[in-house]
Amino acid sequence: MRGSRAQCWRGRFQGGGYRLTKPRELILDVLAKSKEHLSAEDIFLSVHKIYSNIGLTTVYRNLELLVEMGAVAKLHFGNGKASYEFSRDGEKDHHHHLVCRKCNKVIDYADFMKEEEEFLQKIEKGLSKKYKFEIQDHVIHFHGFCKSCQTS
Amino acid sequence: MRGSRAQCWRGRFQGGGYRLTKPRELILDVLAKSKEHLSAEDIFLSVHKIYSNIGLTTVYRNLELLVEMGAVAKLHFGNGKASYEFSRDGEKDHHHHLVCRKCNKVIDYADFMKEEEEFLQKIEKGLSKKYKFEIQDHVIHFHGFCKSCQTS
DNA sequence: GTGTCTGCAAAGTCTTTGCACCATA
DNA sequence: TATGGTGCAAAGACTTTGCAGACAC
Repeated sequence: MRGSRAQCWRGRFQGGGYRLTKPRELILDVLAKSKEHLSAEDIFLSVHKIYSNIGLTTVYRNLELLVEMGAVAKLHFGNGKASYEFSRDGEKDHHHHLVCRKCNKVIDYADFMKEEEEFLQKIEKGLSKKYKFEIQDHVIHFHGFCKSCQTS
Repeated sequence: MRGSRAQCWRGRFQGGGYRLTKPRELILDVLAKSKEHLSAEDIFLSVHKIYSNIGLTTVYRNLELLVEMGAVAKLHFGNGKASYEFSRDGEKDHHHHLVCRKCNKVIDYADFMKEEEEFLQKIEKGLSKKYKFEIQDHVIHFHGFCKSCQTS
């Protein structure tokens, strides 16, 4: 992790009374590099390659913290394990998902994002008001069969 | 379950080489009555009240079957357990969800469904074509804080 | 130096699997 | 009666918790 980015995170951690530790730095690195949704184990394995002291527990604990901080989104695609990815910051890199019911493959798409975001903002506004619900994020998954599972 | 509905389900099961058994009948009953997303355990407990022979295993196995048949949707709200509800049939009773990050409460809403469904159909068409993905269903969750968890 | 963080091991939760018996068509 | 279905118990997968030692600030 380059210094400036580390400093930025250090600040965010310290703001909450937390510290920037090696495991945290490396977990953030992995998430930043991959840009894809990763399972806790994926992250553990990636970090483990360059820092074999890391424990899976630490990964879980820090992911939980990052989710609480709003830095990371925790997603469920229905394969029994949670996936994690950086949350949308000002819409950049934001995407939605196509989830295959058979092989559990997940395709990220960003094709209609402009239309979708516009539309969702409108909906969000209406829902916020009606249900007094403070909306922070959304998940859109389309379920079905991917190209290679359509044999039926 | 009234006779005609049972017959309808009997047909759907037999079409796939399956049978209509007591546990299946009761599980369907519970799902039909509640109209809400239920966990496997919720369903187990409901059925257990009137048929104490039921086993949790049977509930899981039948929910899996119903999901495969496309009759039931399996959802994950991030609390560690799966939720089940009848899938949209011709859009009736279809709804989306607001999920609270703190207390895990889930609010079903059906407020903008007409607009949303129209919009989603357009998107689905585009995605199907581009990714050769056969879309069967979708999930829309808004995450944030419900009325009573907004203290912060 | 103090309070947070960490890794290990163990426990917990939800879900699936193996197997012998039972019941539907 | 032939298959598919069931319940129980055990195993499996993912995640969380308890605790003593280590580290960031």
